Amino acid sequence: MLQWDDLRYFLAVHRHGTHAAAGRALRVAPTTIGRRLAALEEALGVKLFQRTPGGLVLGENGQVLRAHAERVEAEVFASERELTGADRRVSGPVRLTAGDGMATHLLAPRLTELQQAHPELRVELRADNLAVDLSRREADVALRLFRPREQSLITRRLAPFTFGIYGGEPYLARRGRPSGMKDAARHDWLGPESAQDGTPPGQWLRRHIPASRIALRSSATTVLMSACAAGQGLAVFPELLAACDARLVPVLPRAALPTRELWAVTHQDLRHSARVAAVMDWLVRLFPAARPA
Amino acid sequence: MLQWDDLRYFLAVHRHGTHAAAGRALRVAPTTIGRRLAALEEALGVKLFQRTPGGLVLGENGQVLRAHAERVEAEVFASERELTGADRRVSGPVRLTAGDGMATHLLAPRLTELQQAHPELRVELRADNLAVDLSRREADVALRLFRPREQSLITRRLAPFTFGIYGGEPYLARRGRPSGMKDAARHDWLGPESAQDGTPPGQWLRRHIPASRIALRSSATTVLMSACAAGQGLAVFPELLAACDARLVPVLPRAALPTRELWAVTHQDLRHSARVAAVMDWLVRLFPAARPA
DNA sequence: GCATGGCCGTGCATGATTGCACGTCGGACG
DNA sequence: CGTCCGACGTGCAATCATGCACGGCCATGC
Repeated sequence: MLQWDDLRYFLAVHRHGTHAAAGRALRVAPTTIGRRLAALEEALGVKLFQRTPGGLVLGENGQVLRAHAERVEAEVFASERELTGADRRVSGPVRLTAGDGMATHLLAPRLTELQQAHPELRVELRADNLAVDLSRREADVALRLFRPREQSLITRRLAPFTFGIYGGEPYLARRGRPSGMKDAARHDWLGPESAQDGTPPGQWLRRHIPASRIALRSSATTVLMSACAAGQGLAVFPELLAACDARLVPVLPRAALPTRELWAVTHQDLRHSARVAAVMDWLVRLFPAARPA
Repeated sequence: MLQWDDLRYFLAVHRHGTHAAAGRALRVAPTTIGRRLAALEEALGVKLFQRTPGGLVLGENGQVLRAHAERVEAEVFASERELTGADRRVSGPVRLTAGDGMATHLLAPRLTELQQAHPELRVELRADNLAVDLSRREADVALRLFRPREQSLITRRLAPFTFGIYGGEPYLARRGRPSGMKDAARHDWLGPESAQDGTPPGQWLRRHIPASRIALRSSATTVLMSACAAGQGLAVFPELLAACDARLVPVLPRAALPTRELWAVTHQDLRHSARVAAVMDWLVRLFPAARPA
């Protein structure tokens, strides 16, 4: 039967790269790390790491186990916090996640307010456009463009969330402004990767702009904003984000773009956690248009 | 620092009631159980069990830890299955969850087909009206009346899901059939508990029937169906369920009841699990009206 | 090309954890 | 009311895991 503690050694090796470094982190001898890791690979019957110059790197099976082990770890930490009462103080780690554009332009600049109000709070801001799974403790708080229906999640409405079409001055000087939707289809566009077709910008582009006119695709909104500001093409951005870069000039103001709402989401298990409550409150204050939900 | 393996001992004690029984299950001496448990309580600084005649019973803190520990366990088991290849065979446990009405009348009677097709499959059918959380591995497959939006969940449409209003013969003989919505508000009704106000029957009742006319509330649809068939009042049931009890007579056929769809939901991590695929396929075949989604 | 530093793997002493035997306690049943 | 049975806790011995010291290996830097 698998030794659950071995997952801790496994995670430490993955994070620190070598037996020795993992041993230092866990305050055990490197030889112990090696032996436990061998036992784990033995028990599972698979090799987990590839030995490379510069350390141990996860193999395919290792990646699979890492996902599981990290959830195990998060669950254990959560139980410790809850049972030892650490949840009642605003201290310790909070994992906050949002799309990279929001994280970069809306959250990161104002994180200092939160840090100053709660010096012991340690925020981990994960900028990721793939929706992480709150239920699995992959994050504590998430920003979403829709309100999840799951009963196990609790939500707070932050702000209306609208989109606009933008271009950079160099581009507009070179190509002019599109006069209407017909003309827009002849312009150069920047858009998200196909995996993000479901997002509002992705849907709008797929519907109105031929794929051949999309000059650049990126999974990162920050990349698209930078490229757009530099004049590489037109793009659809949230107005809240576009407002953060003065080089982005709105065009086609009458285009019919979708409207969403911005929600802060957390898991109901974290309802009584002071850390999470502090972050949720900070988020609500961040957006003046917030209304209770 | 907490010993992750201690959670295994903790769960075993909870499930088997005594140190000795837990020790037998884990193939260790009872004294080891006692010592690890003491170490766990020491590390967390809380008492987990109450000693009662007949065994150890979880205290309040124990309940909290149990929820976490069970998720840890499910995660560990999932990693074992995935890495050892046990996922590629249709064997082992599958946890299926649905409302108690659906579980009792639709799933349970036809589980034998599934068991015969896959003798090594061990189905745990959890009848629970509180939506369990698939993402947290509280179940592998769930039946839902809406399609979750979470990207991490995969769904298959099973059938249209309609509701009707029903009464038992004894009741109708005594009180007559309601002639219309006005008259309906003077009848006796059976309904779900207030915690289930969000369900279609709950919403409809809250809207059309005064709370004072609701003679019986139960969280269990089976209870309501039984009471309704025995003539204790009128109630709103899914037509698929009502069809299973010939004593339920449809009334008020023209009432405007909500319409839903029935979905089978699982987590994308289980996409490649043969066990889960077998259950999903069985569910689809169970409902002739199923269409791919 | 050689020295150095860090890392991993192997043998041995140590320390911790486990298992066993025994004592005590509480409840059940005659 | 006494006895028996099962369960939990304590002392001791064995076992197992851990830590340490050493050697081989690789990479980097001089």
